Amino acid sequence: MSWRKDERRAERGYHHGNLKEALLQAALDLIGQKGPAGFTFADAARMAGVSPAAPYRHFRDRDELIASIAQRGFEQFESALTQAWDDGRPDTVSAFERVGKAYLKFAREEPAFYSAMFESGLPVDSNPTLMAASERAFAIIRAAAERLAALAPPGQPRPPAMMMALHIWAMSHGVASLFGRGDAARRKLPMSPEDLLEAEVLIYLRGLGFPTDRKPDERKPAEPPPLDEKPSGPFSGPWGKAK
Amino acid sequence: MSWRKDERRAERGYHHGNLKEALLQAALDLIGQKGPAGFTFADAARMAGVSPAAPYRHFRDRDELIASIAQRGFEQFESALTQAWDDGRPDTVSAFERVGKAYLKFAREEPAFYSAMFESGLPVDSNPTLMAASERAFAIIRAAAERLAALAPPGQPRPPAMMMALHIWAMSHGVASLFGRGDAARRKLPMSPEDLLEAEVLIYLRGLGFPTDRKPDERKPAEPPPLDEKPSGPFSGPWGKAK
DNA sequence: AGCTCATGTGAACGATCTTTACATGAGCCG
DNA sequence: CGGCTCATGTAAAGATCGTTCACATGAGCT
Repeated sequence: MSWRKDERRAERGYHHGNLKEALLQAALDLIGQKGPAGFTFADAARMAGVSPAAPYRHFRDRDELIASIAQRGFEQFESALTQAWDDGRPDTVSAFERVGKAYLKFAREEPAFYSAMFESGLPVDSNPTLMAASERAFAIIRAAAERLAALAPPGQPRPPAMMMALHIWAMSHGVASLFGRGDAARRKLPMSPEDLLEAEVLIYLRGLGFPTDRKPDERKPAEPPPLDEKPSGPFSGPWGKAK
Repeated sequence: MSWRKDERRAERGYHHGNLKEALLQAALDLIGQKGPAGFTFADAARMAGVSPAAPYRHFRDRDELIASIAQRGFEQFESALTQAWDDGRPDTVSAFERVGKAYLKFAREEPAFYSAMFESGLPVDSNPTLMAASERAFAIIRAAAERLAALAPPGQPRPPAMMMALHIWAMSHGVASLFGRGDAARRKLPMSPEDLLEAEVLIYLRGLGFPTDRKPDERKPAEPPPLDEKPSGPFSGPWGKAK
């Protein structure tokens, strides 16, 4: 197998041409496999077919590579949340729930990004660019909360949108961190993380006075009601899916 | 400074006498300073004044040391939650809120334990002992949720206690992880993590039908109402403390 | 007193991170 | 086309770390 490196070099010549990108991709793969702690700079270099010193032409040190990945992660995260929110279409509440699901989906499908963003142990506030990217992602949640707060029923003091956003973020992050990834930190659950978070958000919104006791067919008009689910009363509440 | 090691050895002789404990303590200090990733086995040995090979008499490898710390962390965590819960005295709801505060307090005051428990990246389910300790800690939250669920107002389907417990855990963990530690992962907040979590839990409980619009003096009878807090209406809601 | 075994030492190996001096060649300028 | 320059990659080396192995020590038991 030792011909690999030479062959690669023969293929590409002395200069790689796109090393920075290749390193980021390699690091992403490695973090996905072994977590941000298990990832090594030398491995990424090997995977890209260059010498262990080459990466230092593109990243000051190992931490800067991880920070770059976190940065890119926040950008994709923002994009995913934006798409899920879809500016509140077709209605604010269901769009809001889509955002929660998108949060979990991102944590599950991009565990490498997620752990680089939240579990790599690097100080968020040390890197202003990183901090800004993180805040842009949170701004989506905040904007959604803003729209939701505006819909709050009258007759009660209107909840501060910032607080709502922080609450939703904490719920999503808590569920994702504790139960969200398939393999790591697995704990037995009576329901899926998605359903768990959806119930939590619905209960929370009801606590703010939002009417949330919709029937399933009001939420997904095209979907026939499942036959194996017998309702437990006049309405089955947000936790209707619990085991 | 190189006399230190020799002097220590002269003081203690060939055998340390309490190395395992000394290593755990040293590791705890180091993790507290530099996070679970920055901590090195050799450093812990140095700090205990022994050779780099000595720790292997007490821990199979570096991961086992971290797992031991996580284990001990879950035990202290369980103890802290048990004490906060105090079997639901004086009343279930206020005891429940004390548990949430204890969660945050633990995360803030024992960041080394907390990160070893939740952010060290070691698979929870690989170590049955660790898993069991984790579940004993969660059992406190579950027991509290059980008692709370029993108090749920009639006229509605009773919420599953397990689900409530998971929700509360996720909220606490989310707030603690995102905003709970003084230095790491700091983000600007309009209110303290404690108040943020308390409001979140109260809104959630209200969503389950619990009456939570108590006035401050019903909660802490001995405490006079603060003068700088002007109520915003007939009752100021769970987010009365928000900026 | 002597044996035994848990505990600690020293030396060594391979891997990693990082720096330093040197090599290569792509792009530009005349 | 020829040569210059600088970004990019390499090789070698030092420091540190995780880990293992053979060996040393001495505490506790018989």
